[in-house]
Amino acid sequence: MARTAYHHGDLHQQAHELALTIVREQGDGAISLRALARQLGVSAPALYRHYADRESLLAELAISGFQTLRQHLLAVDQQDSRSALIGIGLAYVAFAREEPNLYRLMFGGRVLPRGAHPRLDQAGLAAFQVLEDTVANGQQRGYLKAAPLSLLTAAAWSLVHGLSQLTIDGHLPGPDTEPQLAAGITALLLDGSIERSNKEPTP
Amino acid sequence: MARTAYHHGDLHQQAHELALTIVREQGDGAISLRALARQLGVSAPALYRHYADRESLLAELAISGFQTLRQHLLAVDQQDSRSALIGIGLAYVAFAREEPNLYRLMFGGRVLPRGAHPRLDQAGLAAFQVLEDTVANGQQRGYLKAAPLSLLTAAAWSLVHGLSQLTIDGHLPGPDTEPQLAAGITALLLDGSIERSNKEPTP
DNA sequence: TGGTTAAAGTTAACGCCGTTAACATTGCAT
DNA sequence: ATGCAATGTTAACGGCGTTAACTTTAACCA
Repeated sequence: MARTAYHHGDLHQQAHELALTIVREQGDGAISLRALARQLGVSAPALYRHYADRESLLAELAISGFQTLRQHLLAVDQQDSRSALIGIGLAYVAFAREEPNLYRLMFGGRVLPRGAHPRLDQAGLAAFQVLEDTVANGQQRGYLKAAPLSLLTAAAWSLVHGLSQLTIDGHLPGPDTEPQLAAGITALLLDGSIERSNKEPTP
Repeated sequence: MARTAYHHGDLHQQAHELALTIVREQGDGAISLRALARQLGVSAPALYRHYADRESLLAELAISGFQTLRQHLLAVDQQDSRSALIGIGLAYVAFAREEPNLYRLMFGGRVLPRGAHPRLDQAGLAAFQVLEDTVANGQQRGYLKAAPLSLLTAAAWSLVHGLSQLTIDGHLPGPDTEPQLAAGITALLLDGSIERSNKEPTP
């Protein structure tokens, strides 16, 4: 389909791109299909040829986000187990700090309910998988405890996700100490928080 | 001011209560000032005598949420450092699971930007304070490492917040294993994730 | 006690929004 | 060449947050 005065020719892609920059700059609350259509020189209902509704458009943006997050995580060096795990944590938090609005859309839960957009769920799982593989790797190399993989993975994911969320929402008091903070926190999960002299470590 | 046909008499409080149950049952996206006024038998602009705008109403609901969260955390037994810390984690995640929609409002970040509602920020800090006190206590008793308090606190807060968020949004695969999962994860942060035989623990 | 003032309601209106129905134009394949 | 499917259009519905202008009531004070 070529571009004419009538047929736009590339609406789906261009709407996606424009919406993505709007979300990144102003958050998903700033997305309006009518305004989007206006900026694209097109009538609002035209967008419905390409997106079922506003939520589906946002879901596509979130999918993009999960894909780039996954790429960032895949780029972490996996030579050494410890630095791989810390590297994953740093990359994860760094992504959230670079794209806070996109990150909030991806993990908002309010705007994009789980189960409603299968491709979105799948994209989220794919990103999660990178972290799980890294943990599994660390276990196989004998670096991590032989605890259930799901437990270790959930702990790592929870930690970096929570830190990301608290950071971008300004809940953590004090100045911007990233990425030192992320590294220190990740190390805590690895090494533990208790004073060794106190008790037997729970194995 | 008494209740007459004209003057409602208790609008502020009743609007708050109704809105709170709507948020709890259907999420903050379901809050509409017009619909709220309709259900209260009042015109929509009447609500503006009591709330500056929709966002201010939501901020009040979030404040309620932080106050009850704080109460739940304060109820945790503080006798033993270890069980106090794990107890805080369990109570925190339990609250998020009981009130997922309220929790999302409190920590959404999208709907209620930090800094716009001072009383909200203050309520969040007050809840955070309970966790920080528990950590500080554990340090003073020599149970926790002598790492910077802000680091230990941020780690604990991140972990429970991340786990809560991932749990209520259905990101963690597998069946509902709570609260075992929360206890196991909290213990991991205390004891560490690495196999002891591998390396010196980073002190 | 009576009159003023401020609080707390009212209706009407503006300009957005998402979404649908009904219709028009265009590209592509037979 | 023609017919169909894809991709646009305009018009309209109902809802929303919010503001302006006005009205009723309560409270207070001379």
